[in-house]
Amino acid sequence: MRRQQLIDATLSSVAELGLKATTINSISKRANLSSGIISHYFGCKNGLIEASVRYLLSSLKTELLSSVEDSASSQQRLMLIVEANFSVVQKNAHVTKTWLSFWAESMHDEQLHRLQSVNAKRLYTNLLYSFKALMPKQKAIQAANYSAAMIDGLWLRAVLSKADEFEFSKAEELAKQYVNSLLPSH
Amino acid sequence: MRRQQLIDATLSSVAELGLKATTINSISKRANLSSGIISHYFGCKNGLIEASVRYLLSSLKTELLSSVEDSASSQQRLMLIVEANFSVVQKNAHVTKTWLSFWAESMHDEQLHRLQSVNAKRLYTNLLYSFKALMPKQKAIQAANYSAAMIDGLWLRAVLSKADEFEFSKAEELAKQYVNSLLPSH
DNA sequence: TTTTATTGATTGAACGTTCAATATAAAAAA
DNA sequence: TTTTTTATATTGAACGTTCAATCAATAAAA
Repeated sequence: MRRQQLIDATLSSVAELGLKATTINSISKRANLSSGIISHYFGCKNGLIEASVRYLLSSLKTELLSSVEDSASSQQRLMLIVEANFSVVQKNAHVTKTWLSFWAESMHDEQLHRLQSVNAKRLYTNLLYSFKALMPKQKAIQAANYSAAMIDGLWLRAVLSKADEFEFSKAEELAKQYVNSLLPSH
Repeated sequence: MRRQQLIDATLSSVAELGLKATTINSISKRANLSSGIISHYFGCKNGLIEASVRYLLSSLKTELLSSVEDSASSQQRLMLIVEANFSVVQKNAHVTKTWLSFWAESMHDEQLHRLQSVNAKRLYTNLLYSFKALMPKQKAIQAANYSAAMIDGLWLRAVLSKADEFEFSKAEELAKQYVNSLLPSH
């Protein structure tokens, strides 16, 4: 319970102030707790940061699993993958900035980089699995690579331009159209 | 001369340590200069950071202008735009990490965000200009949007996966193929 | 001589971590 | 049930470190 409280406060602080300006104090103040409690539950500040990233990643995974399991067609599954990658964000608009901060930091933090790497590969693997059911393997590999890049690219440009919710859903729509355009029926 | 020396040292430090861990000392040590000299030439640390971003952006602009001016066809021009966006990086492999750091920070720094915004729009505008010469305006707008996202997406995924030079040029090749696939001849 | 460039020690603020002290809850004993 | 003991949760002040910024002193150039 306290752990979740602190993780929420961390995400909020990173979203508002950035990772650089997020301190033990900015976090504990938001959680209405003392500064010492962080080391009690997470060992050190970095432990809390990593736990927060893990929480974001598992949210994305849960989002995907809960929606995909009962979907029939491969095409529907592809649409749900796109939706999941945009929706974690739409629920909490400020979380987008947080992702970007963590991604940048992952270039200089071994632990974070492993987490980010798992996430990037999961998007690719999920896409590949569905494409494979719809086209030859070689074509599917290319489609998965392009789709992953397009999803990330549209997402990134929306975040960087500080897009509002409407522009975000427009980016999501573009991503879906692109994935659809790769299907054999087109 | 001192200014450029300090900018180079800043880019090197941000690439190696990240923006968070880059300090007045880590910069001045790399430049073999004293710590005080930074405020003399740039006012404060942030002034130097911004000057470094400006330098990166102007490098990209120069790269583009110098190669594009004497190119004839619109298709060639599109390929050169893609190349320019990947090449700034290939010259100095470590600069990629720097871009990502600055992008993340731009979410919480008004000045940096304006610079980043100019850059994002320039990519779009350049693409749009060339696409317009090859197809109806409405189609060109869509092509430019998709191409910008694909270029950024392929670039981002290459950076985050710590791709080597070979994988980077493969990403560049994919970007070119995608842009080509949007042309009417296909 | 006057101006400009450069140094590096100094300063005070802010940081993450530690830890003795206190509060709360749970378990054991009366 | 009440009392005592033990374990856990939580606080916030104190500590040592690191940071950006400042500035008097020195060197170089004009």
